[in-house]
Amino acid sequence: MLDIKMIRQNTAEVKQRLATRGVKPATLDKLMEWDQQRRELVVQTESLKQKRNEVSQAIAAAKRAKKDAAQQIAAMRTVGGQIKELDEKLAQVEEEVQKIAARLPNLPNPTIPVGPDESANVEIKVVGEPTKFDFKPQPHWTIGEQLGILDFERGAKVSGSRFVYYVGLGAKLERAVYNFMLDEHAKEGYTEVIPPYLVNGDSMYGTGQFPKFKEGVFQIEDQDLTLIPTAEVPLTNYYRDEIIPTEKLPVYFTALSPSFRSEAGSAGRDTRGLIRMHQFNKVEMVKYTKPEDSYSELEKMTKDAGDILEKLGLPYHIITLSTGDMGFSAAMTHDLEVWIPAQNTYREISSCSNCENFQARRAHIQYRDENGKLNFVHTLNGSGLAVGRTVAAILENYQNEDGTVTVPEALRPYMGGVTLIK
RNA sequence: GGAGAGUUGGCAGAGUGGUAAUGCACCGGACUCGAAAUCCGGCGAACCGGCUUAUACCGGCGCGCAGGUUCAAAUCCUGUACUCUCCUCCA
Repeated sequence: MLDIKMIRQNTAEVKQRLATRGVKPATLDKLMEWDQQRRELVVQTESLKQKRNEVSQAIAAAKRAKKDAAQQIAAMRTVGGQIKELDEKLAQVEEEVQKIAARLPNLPNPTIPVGPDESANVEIKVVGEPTKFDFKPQPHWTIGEQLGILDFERGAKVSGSRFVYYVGLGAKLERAVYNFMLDEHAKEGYTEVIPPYLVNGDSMYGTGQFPKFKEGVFQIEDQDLTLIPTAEVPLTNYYRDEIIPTEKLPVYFTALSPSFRSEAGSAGRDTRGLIRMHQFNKVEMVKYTKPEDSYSELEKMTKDAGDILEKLGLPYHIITLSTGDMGFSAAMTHDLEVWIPAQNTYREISSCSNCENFQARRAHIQYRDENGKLNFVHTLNGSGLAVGRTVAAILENYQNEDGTVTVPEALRPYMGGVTLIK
């Protein structure tokens, strides 16, 4: 949520910066009109309320003195009606303000590339080289099915498309991958958490998924519960409506959780394999920081994600997302993309974002600064990493000509000494 | 699933229709070489609006949340969330 007072004072600048994210300038004009109306109504209703309070005092005093107050009571009856009317109007106007304000994305950091979509993203780092093969590399679903470690057919039978069973060493590999990730993050100071996988609407609002992106998630019918699309939601809402003791900052959390996404609108894309599932495991990192530290913490978080890929020996690159490609709550995002040989391209495997105080405003997460004044924290989140895609990348980059897959060195301790999946 | 109790300022805790006691904590002052104790005074969250460069100041709101009754609601009514206890059930 953007600060409405800030928008009021810098309307032109906000208009221009949000335009780079696809917000029409007219939307801001509309917002300011409603805001103006709202403030006028507030003044009206509050002055009537002040009057009511004063007269009520007088009535109370009169009653105590056993005097007649019938006249004042009668006069207040109309005032009461007026207040009710104005308050109803005000509630409507406030709803209009909210309707627009809650759907405005975060202001992009001024240093990031401006552009309409992913074509404007900028590569900032390349690590490793695309894996070379002296045979034609197979896609991971073929490898997985032939080895009997991934079963998409039964996933589809039991649940539907975009669901999968991991079997035998496949399940073991998945578990090895996320245990490895969690252990590595713990070394960097992240506190491991097992969060709820169902959250309420306030939490979804707090991190920015609601109200705009309800189509993207699975909700429980007739209940205020949503299957988390990412552990970012429960991890960032952990401190919702709280004041974090300053000495605790920065707070580092990491969690493994399944992520549930309806993938509405992505029909036909990545229909095979592990890349786009309705349910996938992800190790998430979340940080709460003081405002002045959030960008250095973003760099560290991005490095923590990259270190996992390096230790697994997977080639990747890092890009900075342009204004048009960034997620709703982010001010700056670095994506890590891993090399997928069968597709001859890099695919997203992590996304690390600084949301500045956008989520903290929505979720009311504060701390006290040096002067003891309340201030919003900055929140960051990043994948560290998407587990399913990591498994896909391992199967493809570590495949051998005979269809077997070599287990990356770093995972062997987690695989009970298995060095080859055959 | 059934029954009951509870939800008030950072914490504790009064308040059953007249506009939120009190204690601890906190802030300022006095006393003191200094501190503790004591005494005096202040403050009780956020949030919104007015006036402001900003403070200050004024006002609104505010007793889990949302409605209702009333001139007036922490207090009465309805709904709802959460917590605790007991019963039932259960990994």
